Amino acid sequence: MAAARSGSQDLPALELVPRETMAERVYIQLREAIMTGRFAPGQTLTLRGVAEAVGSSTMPVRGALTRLQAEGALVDGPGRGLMVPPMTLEILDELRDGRIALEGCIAKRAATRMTKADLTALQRVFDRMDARARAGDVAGYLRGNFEFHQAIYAHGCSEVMMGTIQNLWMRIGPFLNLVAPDLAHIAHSMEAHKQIFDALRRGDGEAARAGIERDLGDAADDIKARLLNREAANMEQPETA
Amino acid sequence: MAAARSGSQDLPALELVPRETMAERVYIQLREAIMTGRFAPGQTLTLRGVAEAVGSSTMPVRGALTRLQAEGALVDGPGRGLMVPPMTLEILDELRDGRIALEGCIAKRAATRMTKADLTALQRVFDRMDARARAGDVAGYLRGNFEFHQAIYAHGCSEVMMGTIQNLWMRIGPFLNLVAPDLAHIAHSMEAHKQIFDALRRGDGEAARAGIERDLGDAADDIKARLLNREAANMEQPETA
DNA sequence: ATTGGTGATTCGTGATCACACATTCAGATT
DNA sequence: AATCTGAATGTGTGATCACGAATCACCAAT
Repeated sequence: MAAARSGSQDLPALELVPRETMAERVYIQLREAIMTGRFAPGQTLTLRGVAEAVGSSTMPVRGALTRLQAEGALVDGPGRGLMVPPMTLEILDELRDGRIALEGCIAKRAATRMTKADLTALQRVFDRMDARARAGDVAGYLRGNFEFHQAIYAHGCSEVMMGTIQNLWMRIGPFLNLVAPDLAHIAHSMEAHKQIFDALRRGDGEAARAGIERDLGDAADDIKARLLNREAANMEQPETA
Repeated sequence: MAAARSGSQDLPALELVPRETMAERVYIQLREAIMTGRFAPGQTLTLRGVAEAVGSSTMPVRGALTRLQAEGALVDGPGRGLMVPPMTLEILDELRDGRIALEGCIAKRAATRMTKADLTALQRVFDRMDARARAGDVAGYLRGNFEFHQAIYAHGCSEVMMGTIQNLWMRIGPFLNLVAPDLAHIAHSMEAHKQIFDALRRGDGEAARAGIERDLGDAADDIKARLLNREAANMEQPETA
């Protein structure tokens, strides 16, 4: 046993086996579903319901749900159970301003810290996202978008602020199924991404911050327009099957 | 039962009785302790240990600890159990920049939204904090400082971003026992608070943001200086009882 | 004296159970 | 016809137990 820790016994290179707990697996699965907008806003989750769905007892689910609630990804529902937060214009506005402030700040920091190697790595992420966008692969574009921003912020901060940023990303999850199928927005968005990438290559922090502001601002505008359209549609035929 | 919900029965104004769960009480107590720096950074907490300390089974403690871990107030410790995050200069720097960006943004928003009534209410909070600062009441000043910032942000955002801000406040908790006893810093800090308050009264958002930047920046500088002093002291006599 | 193995102890994880409470709907009462 | 009452159902909360894993203390052997 001690041999595994000493390391002076020149063993062949072994990977360390992941020690995932069951509650963690449930959490990751739920988190993924929320972040990609696979839950309907307002949908409620029950302990026993989720437990049956994932095939475990209620115990790991309890841990996963309290964690998601603590992160604000789930809120108290009507009566019993937890609820995927409903979408409101007010929250969207707040998320927009907060994310621009925070992520803009981090991107600015990253601009002065990225090495040439970091930039070529980022180039690959950018190219992959660009290819998917041109091919009309919406889901792939969303994944690439996530990776692109993530790769930038990783150089502007460490775990603490990264956790905060990821938390905000999780909170726009419920809005995300509104923007997903929009190809026009995606093409538009790639321009902002190019602006960000060029700024980082020049080491121009302020331009990078401005690019982030443009990117997140455009996305929020797009979501807001679709939300308003939906509300207008609901006004016309308020009750329908 | 239905009567309580209908509300059309003109009952006398009754407060709704808080439905606190046991896990929530444990959480609140631990959170309070962390935010005010009553735990030593690096200290580890065990399920059974906390359960015995608060006089409950391990069950509510489990919920409270996973929640605190989700919020980043506790991290995985060495071996078993959770740990109060240790203090590092890197984290302090990140927290500083992130808080300035986020809280500055929210204060700017608040400047254009506060009514005269809001401002007179804020005046009272300010005066109370000022009185405590002059009297040398350190603990009272810290409470007042918290209330002052909180009162401002309440007008610049709602729950979502407020939760994020409170989360960042909780994360500087472990650093806080370093700044607490410093009277010189407190007097210095009140100047920044006055600058913030005046800016809000003029509706000058940019000046309010600058005031926040000054306030948080000064506090971070102060903590950093003390951290460096401590490290230097530990260098001289690394092992001692 | 240092290393390596062994046992006891402690801890987190997850399962199962008991309990309190909220919601719903059916039937009785006014 | 409207309202109250009651049981049935489903839910979160908390206690207790079982199991596996990790840490520590102790002892033996080199």
